[in-house]
Amino acid sequence: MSTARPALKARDTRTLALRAATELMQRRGFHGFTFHDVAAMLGVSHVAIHYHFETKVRLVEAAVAAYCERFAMDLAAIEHAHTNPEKQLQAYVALFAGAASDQRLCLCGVLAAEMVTLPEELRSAVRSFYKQNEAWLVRVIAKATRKRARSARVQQLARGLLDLLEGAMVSERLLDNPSRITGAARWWISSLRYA
Amino acid sequence: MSTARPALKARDTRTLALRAATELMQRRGFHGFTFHDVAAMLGVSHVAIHYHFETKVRLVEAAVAAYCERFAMDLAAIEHAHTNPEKQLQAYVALFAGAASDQRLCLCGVLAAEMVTLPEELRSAVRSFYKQNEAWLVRVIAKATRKRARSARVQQLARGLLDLLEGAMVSERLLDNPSRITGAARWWISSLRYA
DNA sequence: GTCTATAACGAGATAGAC
DNA sequence: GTCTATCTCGTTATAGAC
Repeated sequence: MSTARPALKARDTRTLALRAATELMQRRGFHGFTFHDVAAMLGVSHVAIHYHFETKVRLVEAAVAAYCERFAMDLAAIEHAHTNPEKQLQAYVALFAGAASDQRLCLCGVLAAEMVTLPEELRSAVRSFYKQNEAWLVRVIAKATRKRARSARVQQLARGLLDLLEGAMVSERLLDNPSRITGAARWWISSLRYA
Repeated sequence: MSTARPALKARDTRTLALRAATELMQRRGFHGFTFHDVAAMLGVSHVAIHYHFETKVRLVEAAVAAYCERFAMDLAAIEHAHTNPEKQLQAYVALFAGAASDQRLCLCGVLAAEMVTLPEELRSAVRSFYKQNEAWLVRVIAKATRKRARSARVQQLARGLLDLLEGAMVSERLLDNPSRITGAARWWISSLRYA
């Protein structure tokens, strides 16, 4: 039975390192955290992190992948919880507001701002996140406005909401305006009526 | 007459260094550029930059100050060029779109995303930029909507437009969507009608 | 899997010559 | 004002012991 339950310490450190790296980046960006920071959060040496992730870029790649997967699950959960598209949009906004209330930015939003300094592997992962979100928003906004999902207008609205949220996360934290995201989004969603 | 025209080389390097640092940061962020990068753009040694700016933070402080001043002049010019508030908002949007078309972000937008890793002097300078913009937008949006400038709604609209633009700059570059900023802003401005 | 030790490099910053 | 040379430090990464 020794192989049935292969000591979990390793997977644990791997998983915890991913969590830590994600949180650190959401607060400080790619260039704002080090292996040492991650290791310190787990109470281990930075070499232990290197054992699980050969390079910093690979660590971040894995963190972004996990982030996108979690986000995809959140989106699915929203669709399951609400049928009304406006409610779905509100729940979507709450995802961003939740992170911001913890002083965290969207992981891919920060990385997008640092884009030029990142290797191509990371850039394309970040692009995928944006496209994933835009595609989901297009579907929901099409329902909300009773327009065709393929219309340019719906596409534009989806991009606008995503950009508004990404931008508001940054300034809500900067200026300590607690309801900046939800306030702006509420007006935005209600204006859909006139789109 | 030797003091009448004090050799301009120094001021020149100082000014050019500020320009270079600003451009580098708009593309790469605070942690994405070095003294060497700035120096290379001027064809000098990085020590020449240190002569004019004791530390990196002071260099950036000066760059942000100059950026805010230039922005204030742009805002004044817009008010001088247009009387129609909607035209003024369009011209405002064009400021952001112009930088983005050159693959540059808003200097203070990038720094805001990196906020946690910056010293307090820089953070407060970045906050001032946001407040300066919000105050100007409040005035113009109040005119456009015929509401009181002090109303919470106008305040919220001003924040929303600024956040939308800051967010759209990041994603326009990331996804190479050339008219992302202007497209989103045009809809946003037209929706003011229903605010 | 995790550690100590160390290598290799780049960055910010200073000294002193010109 | 600008240079070469140097210092110091933090960061990524690897070697080898336990």
